[in-house]
Amino acid sequence: MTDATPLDAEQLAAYFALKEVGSLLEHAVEQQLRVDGGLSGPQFQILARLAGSPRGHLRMTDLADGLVYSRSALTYQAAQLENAGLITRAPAEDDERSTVVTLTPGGRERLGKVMPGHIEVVQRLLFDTLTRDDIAAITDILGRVRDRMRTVPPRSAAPRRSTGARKPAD
Amino acid sequence: MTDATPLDAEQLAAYFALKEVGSLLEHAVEQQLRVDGGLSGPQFQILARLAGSPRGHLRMTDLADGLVYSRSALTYQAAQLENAGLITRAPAEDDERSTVVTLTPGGRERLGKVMPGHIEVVQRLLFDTLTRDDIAAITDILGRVRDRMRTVPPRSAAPRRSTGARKPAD
DNA sequence: TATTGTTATACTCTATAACTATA
DNA sequence: TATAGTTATAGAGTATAACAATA
Repeated sequence: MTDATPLDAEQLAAYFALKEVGSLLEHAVEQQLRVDGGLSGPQFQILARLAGSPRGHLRMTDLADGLVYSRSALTYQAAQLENAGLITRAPAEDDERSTVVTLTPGGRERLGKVMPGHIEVVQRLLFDTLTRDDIAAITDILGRVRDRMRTVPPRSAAPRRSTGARKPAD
Repeated sequence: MTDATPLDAEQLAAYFALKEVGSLLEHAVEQQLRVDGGLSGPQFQILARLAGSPRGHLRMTDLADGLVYSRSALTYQAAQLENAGLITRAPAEDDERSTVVTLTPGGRERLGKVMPGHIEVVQRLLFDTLTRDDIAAITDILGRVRDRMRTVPPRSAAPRRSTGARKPAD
């Protein structure tokens, strides 16, 4: 049990680099979004996806796909955005169970207000350091990883219920 | 500030891939840590850094360096770990202001209990998809990005002791 | 019965600012 | 005065489970 082949030094380096860059970037971006437009990361993501959709509206389920959060978390964020007047929610016409989320003009405006700073941060933090080749490499490699992650079973198959001594966290 | 050159398609693809992989990986890892050992991501990070240090102890300041969180967040997590018996805290001998954090045997054990699963997840999610060349490329590219991120002044420009403040204020 | 979404609840985590104490 | 760390507070975000409504 204790002898799962450890990650070698190069894997570790790659893993840590990925983790750190992801964290720092996320942190910087979230701060910018909050300062420039009072948006959290998840909220920005929702608005951006709506703006990127053909008619500026998507169902909750569409929004949920590809998000890391739970349904209730999405509902919570949608409520925040609705209260702020940035989106509207209405039952779908073809399927009354569904909720159609629509970007309001105010939402679009907010997005426009925040995007320049967003782009600036990502430019400065990420792309100022990268050549075109770097970018291509990252896209290729991480794109593959992402596709794989979306496919791989979420680790219920791992037979790891060994010790049985569930330490009470006290 | 209204005319920031937008990111081109390739930059966007790279940015999204990075963001998504980072999120998915973090999410999967945190779930594993919680299930296998009742640890949160930050808690695991603290334990791991202590285990990786020469004598299994570091000052709070050492732990704070390189972390994205605030000092109070670190204090909170340290308190959690101390209550769980995984670390101890004691004033430093040479400088009574400092707190020395030490990994307990229990903490080391907990880490050992969690590591196999951790490694397994990272292996399966990340490295099963990557060639040695991929890994080298990621380490090189993201390593450079990370170094740069650590250097670049934060956007909201706190007064820095060094010269070269890029933008006085927003 | 299955799917879509919301709500109620409880919890974890975080940041800010005020505070203590040492240097 | 500056540094190391803690605490008090207050808020944001999340997951789980129960729930309602529609298919």
